[in-house]
Amino acid sequence: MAGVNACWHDGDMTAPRRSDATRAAILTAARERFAADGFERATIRAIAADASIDPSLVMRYYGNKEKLFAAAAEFDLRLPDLDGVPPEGWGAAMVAHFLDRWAGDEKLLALLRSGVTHEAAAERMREIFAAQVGPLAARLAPDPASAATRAGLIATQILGFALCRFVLRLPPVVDLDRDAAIAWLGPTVQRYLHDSV
Amino acid sequence: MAGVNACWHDGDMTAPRRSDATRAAILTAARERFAADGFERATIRAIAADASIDPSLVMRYYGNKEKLFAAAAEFDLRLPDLDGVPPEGWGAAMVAHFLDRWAGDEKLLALLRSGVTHEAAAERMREIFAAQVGPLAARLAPDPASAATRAGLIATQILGFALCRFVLRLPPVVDLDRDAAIAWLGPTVQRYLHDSV
DNA sequence: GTTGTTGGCCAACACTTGTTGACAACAGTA
DNA sequence: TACTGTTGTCAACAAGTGTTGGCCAACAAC
Repeated sequence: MAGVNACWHDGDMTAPRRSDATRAAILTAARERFAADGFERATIRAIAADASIDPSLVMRYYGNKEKLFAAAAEFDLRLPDLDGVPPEGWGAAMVAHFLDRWAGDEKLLALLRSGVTHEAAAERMREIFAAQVGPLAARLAPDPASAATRAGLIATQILGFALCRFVLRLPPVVDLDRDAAIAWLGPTVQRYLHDSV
Repeated sequence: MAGVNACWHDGDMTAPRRSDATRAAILTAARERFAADGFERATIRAIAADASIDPSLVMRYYGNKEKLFAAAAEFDLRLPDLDGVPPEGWGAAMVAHFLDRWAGDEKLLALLRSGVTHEAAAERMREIFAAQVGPLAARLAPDPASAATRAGLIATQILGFALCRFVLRLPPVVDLDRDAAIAWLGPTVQRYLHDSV
């Protein structure tokens, strides 16, 4: 709370508001609810209750439920830089990265749970993979023409694993530890990314 | 519609009722709605409208929405008998079978769309894979101890593919034709089913 | 001080949901 | 004929939804 009137005389900084803490609390609660329940079952009232504020404040600060979701699901996969990794390690590195990313950020789970029944969430998911996994595949694939297909195939395995482990909770998939998951999925992603069909 | 009063003098047959056509129409409409919208967004009223009947009839014949879903999502994967297939063709045969199964029966899509937010649907999905994919893996896996894990891994790839192709509609995955899908996914399933880690 | 603005709560709106019960049309049977 | 059980229609309920507007206290600027 120190230096409340810090400089924001230019650039994309916006003025700090007294309600910033409330806004952040709403966003945090929204992410948790969307991740746990999906778009339709996550209610404004429940989100507001989690944030210990009135439901009408959610509307005032984010307009409507749709925009709240858009704000809560802003996301960067932070894909690793594989330039320093030998090609035979790409698959394992990708799987390891995604495992950590899924565990550490509820936004991905919120997107997955919501994307299945909510078109806007599905569209966001398409954008993320097109804009982030696509270019990575384009840089690393042996033939550029197949890059989009390779990115899509990687998505099928990564999202399928997340679906079975975090959403459907299939016991054998839940029980896999980190090393085993990398050992099993790594070669698959490796093949999709790098091998010829 | 011929032979309306066929024999049902024993066994598990139940007496034909004048409302059988209505019951069937409800079930068909329910499957379509659950597949298209998931459990919560598929409303009793919409299902009834599709079946051209009154919403209250749905309740009379199926009790409540939960039981309607259970009746609509009864499912058999009809896994192929791989005994006559050489081991190196198991992966491709499995992928081909699942592709046809997904395309030909809306129940699987209904289960997937609903299982993400509805616990009962997720539980049904776990049962199906435990009871049907599990035993198949147990018969074909090189070491019985790994059978459950192998079945789970196959589920991650198969369900992930269905998720990306039919639900999220990632363009590169939608664009894959049948042969290409088999060529890419076959070796993955093959490895999960048969290879040592 | 007295303004104007912001942050928050409360009560209500209009609508949709699953679900229920009453009632009329019909079938089969005695 | 009258009686009984089935099929279907209609209207309503109670609960929950996203969303809106009004009200008041706390703050900021003068």
